[in-house]
Amino acid sequence: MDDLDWKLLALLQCNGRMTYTELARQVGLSVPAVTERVRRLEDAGVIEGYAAHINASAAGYVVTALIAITVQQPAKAKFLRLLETIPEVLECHHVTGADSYIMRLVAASMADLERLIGRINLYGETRTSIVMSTPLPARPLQPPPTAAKRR
Amino acid sequence: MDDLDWKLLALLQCNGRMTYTELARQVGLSVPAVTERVRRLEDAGVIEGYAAHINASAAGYVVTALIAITVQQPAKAKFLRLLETIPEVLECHHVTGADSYIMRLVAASMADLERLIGRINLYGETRTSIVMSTPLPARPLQPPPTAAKRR
DNA sequence: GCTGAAACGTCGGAGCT
DNA sequence: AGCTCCGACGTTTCAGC
Repeated sequence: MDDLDWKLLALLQCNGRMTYTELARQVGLSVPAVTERVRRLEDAGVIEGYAAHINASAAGYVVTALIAITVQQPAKAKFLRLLETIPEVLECHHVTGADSYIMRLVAASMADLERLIGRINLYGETRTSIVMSTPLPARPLQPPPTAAKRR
Repeated sequence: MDDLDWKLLALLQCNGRMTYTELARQVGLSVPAVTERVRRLEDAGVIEGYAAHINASAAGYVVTALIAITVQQPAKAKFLRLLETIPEVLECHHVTGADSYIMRLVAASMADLERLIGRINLYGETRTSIVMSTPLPARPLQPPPTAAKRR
């Protein structure tokens, strides 16, 4: 992971569909060299994949919410199986602190949001934060301070 | 936004680098038809962009944390300007509820995390949840129930 | 929405610095 | 480890329908 790898990561985080030819031009390497580096980053698991980023409201979802929940240990497995069945739950993290899980979900209406929360908080107390705006939208990961000169 | 558009969105959310040829094969349309549909989805803002997904721990970040903070109204603008200067803060949402903002950040070490929180909670009380695992990683957005037959 | 053809990008391998 | 050259193949783009 040298500077060039981080340059490639920066470019691919901003435009995941950039061609190898264009990447090569931007970092000043040949196409085979770039292809090889990207392949290594993928194989090493640094690049987990590529995804189109969808605007939820443009896609018909009115609300995005972040929900924290406290679930008793014995119910956790069943709770996670429930989440699998709710497509509106877009991701879920197991966290330290007072909450057990924090998840991000979308809903097509307030009524739907209420219904979804109704199903979810059978498993514990929830705290719902509705996203009003996103002043800092997803930003590319940059090289960590200590790894700047690693090879 | 018909079924085919959602099929394309599903495919591109799973593999953002899928070629138009492959997309066309999977949805049973010609390549120009698919190209045109994707272009429209991009122009309409449904597809906001394409991004490589990076594994933070493989990239040298030890911790991912979700931090909620309560900031007094007059300090909000200055707080957001601070966040801009901290590359470890990957996204930040303005939310309803007891908290003002919820952000996701990474740190290269526990010491770095402590330092980052130190800078952040000059603006208000924070609640930090460290992500231990992600039982439900980012899932593709599916068509909302009501929009199923929209055109 | 579909062809078809030209331009461009990608992926091998061989040989070299 | 990187570069170039090469050829074959796949992909994109643009015209015209």
